[in-house]
Parts: sequence; C-alpha cells; structure tokens
Amino acid sequence: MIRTNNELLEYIHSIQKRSSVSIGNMAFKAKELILEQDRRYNTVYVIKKGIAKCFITDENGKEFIQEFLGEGMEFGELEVFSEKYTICSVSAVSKLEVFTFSHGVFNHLLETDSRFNQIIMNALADKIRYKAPRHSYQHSYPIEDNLIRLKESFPEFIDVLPKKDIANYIGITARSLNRALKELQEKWK
Amino acid sequence: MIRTNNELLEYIHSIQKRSSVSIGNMAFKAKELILEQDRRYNTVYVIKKGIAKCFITDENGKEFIQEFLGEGMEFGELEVFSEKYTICSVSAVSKLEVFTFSHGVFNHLLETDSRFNQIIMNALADKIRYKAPRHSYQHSYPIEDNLIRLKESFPEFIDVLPKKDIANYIGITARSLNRALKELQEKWK
DNA sequence: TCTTTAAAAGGACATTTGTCCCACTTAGAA
DNA sequence: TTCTAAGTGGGACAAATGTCCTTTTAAAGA
Repeated sequence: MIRTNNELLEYIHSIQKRSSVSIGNMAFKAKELILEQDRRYNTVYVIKKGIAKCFITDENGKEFIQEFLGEGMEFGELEVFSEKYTICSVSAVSKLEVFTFSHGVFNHLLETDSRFNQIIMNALADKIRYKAPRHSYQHSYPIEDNLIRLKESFPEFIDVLPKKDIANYIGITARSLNRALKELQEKWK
Repeated sequence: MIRTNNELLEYIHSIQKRSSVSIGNMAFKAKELILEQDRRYNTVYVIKKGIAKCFITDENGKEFIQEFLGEGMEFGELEVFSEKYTICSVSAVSKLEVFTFSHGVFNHLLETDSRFNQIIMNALADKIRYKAPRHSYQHSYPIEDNLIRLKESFPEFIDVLPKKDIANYIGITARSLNRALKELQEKWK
C-alpha cells in the first residue's frame, strides 16, 4: 500500500559518493503541500524518509488518492519527459525528507548513466504495473475485501493514516469505510 | 479513449529506413488473444494498425479493461525492465497489424539510440498520466457522465466496441450500462 | 433457407453505497 | 482551563448498481 524503491535510493547514495552531481535536499512538515495539480514544476523529488500522498482533486473538491509514496519513491518526474502539467497534487503525510533534482541534472543522469536510466525506466514500469490491478480490484470487490487486503500489505494503516485518506484511497466515502470497518471488527471477534 | 502514439510509430519507420535492426511484423485476427496475464513473454509489440484491448481477469472471471490500444501504442514492454510476469492480457479487438521486437533488440535500441530511449520513457509516462484521472473520475461520477465523456473522446464507440467491453472498461455491469444508455437517449431527444 | 448461438435489452428485486444529519471525542489555540 | 475546529462514529433514508432471469434481436453456420 505504501510503495518504496530501495534500489533507487541506494543508487542515489552511490552517485553522491562518487560524483559531484548537484543533488539537493529538502524537508517538509506533515500536511505540507508540495506539488499542486495542473501546474508546471521543474524539480524531481525522491523520498529519503517519510510518507507522501499523491492525489487528484476534482471539481467538487473530492480527492482521490493515487498512491502513498514511501522511501525511494520519486515524484515530479513525469514532467521531465514532456511539457505537460502535473496531474497529481502531492502532499506530505508525515514529516518528509527528500532529494531534489533539477530537470537539467535529472536529464543529464538519464543520458550519461545507463544504470540510472534503467532504474528510472523500471520505476515508471512499476507505477504502471501497480495501478492496473489496484483499480480493477477495487471496482469488483466489496469494500471489506479491500480492507483485508490493505491490512495484509500494511497492518498498521488504520493507526497511521487518517480515515479520510484511507477512504479516498479506496475511492469510497468515510461513511462507507466506517460501516465496513465495524462489520470487520465484529467478524474478527 | 482509444490511445495512440504517432511519434513512436513514425520513429520506428525511420529506424527501419536507416538501419538494419531486426524488427518483425505480425498480424492477428479480431478477438485473438496475444498475451495472457501471469505469464512471461519475450517480445515487445507496437501497433501498426487496428485496435487491441489490455485487460485483467480476476478469479471470478470478471474482466476489467485497462485501456484500448490504437496505432503506435506498445505492449509487452514492461517485461523488458524486470523479470516479472505480465499483469494484463492483451487481445485484438479488430484485425491487427503489429511490429515486434525481441527483448534483445529493444534493449539495444534503448541503450544506443537516445531518441528512442526518450520516446519510450515518454510513452511510459503517458500511460501513468492516463490512468490516474481515468479511475478517479469513474469512481466519483455517475455512469451517465462517464458515457458522455467517452462520446466526446470517441463518438462512434457504441458502434465499434461490443457493449460488454464498454461496460468492462468503465468498470460496471452490462445491465447498468444499458440502463444508463437508455436514459441518455431519452434525454438527448 | 432454416437453425443455432451469441449479443443486446430490460423487468423485478436485493444489496451496496452515498447523502445528510447529529453526537461525541480529541488536540491545539486563546 | 475553556473554547473551537477537525476528526471520528453512526442512524435513517435515498439513490445507484448488481444479480438473476426472460425476452428479443442479430449474426453465423449448416
């Protein structure tokens, strides 16, 4: 449920050791908004520590969470490849520490470091792979099944994440989430 | 609704003209199954002509369509970057003509042709970008709105695609689709 | 042409989920 | 401390969607 990419994180550390490429550092407080959808940015972020959420807000103000990003996950990278706007807002869920890359540096690495290129390519592939079953599963299974799945992949999710975020992640209302949680509790007794 | 990637298609043509890289050709009949989920393949496909669907089937036999692939769209490419299995089945919706690349050739192009690398990278980014709003929209809006959207992006979709495919694409049952279509017809009078 | 099979349409009912509330708790600000 | 605002939990009802089944239509094969 909270995605990570250790390979990328480690590789960035190794880049820092051996070369002088300019990689920045930033920190954000919990709940701070980092990227806002429909805008244009020039920085790629990779999470060093903490959890962020990537979400879309529609015209009615409903938000739908695409994924929770954990250590080693990147965001803002799609804008390197085209001139398009960001589709997702990103905000910190907990205290957050990140690496930052300017588009120039990021591109330079992509072109000169084939291992880096490969890792990024694979990270993109993973994001595609990840989204497919998630959404199809959520459509065709009752809420309860989805919650059980979440608990398997991230047992403490109820305590760590606000209820509203969980609901927005599954794509349901807070009310429905509560109903399902209650029924689950009774079944587990 | 039916996605295309002209840039990639044109670039493949240009590769063929100037180099002798081994790119294959294949054709499939309508409804033919090309890739089956949870298997491992060694070929990347790029659509020259026709429409394919990329879908996931769950344990109960329900299928959920991820995207409809048109000219210039690639599939089977995610398996180049890792040893994982295919998540999606792919089958021909109409008669289909494709280019094929062995993993070896595909990788060779990625490593030696930086423009090709860029185009593929961008194609991956597009797939990510595309999926995000699609699923969130479908969750939070009534079926009718989704149909209106489809009609805008692909007016003939009702005549070209089987009803069941449309339903599976939106993530609803055929019954619900019919209901919504009927109500829409009456409103448009 | 007739026959068989699959796709499409829709009725009746059950179930799920959402909407709109209100009450209770908790954390932080005054 | 007291007060406010945000988060949480849940009742009652409405609306949307699914399930099951039957009928109709269209298409394909013999």
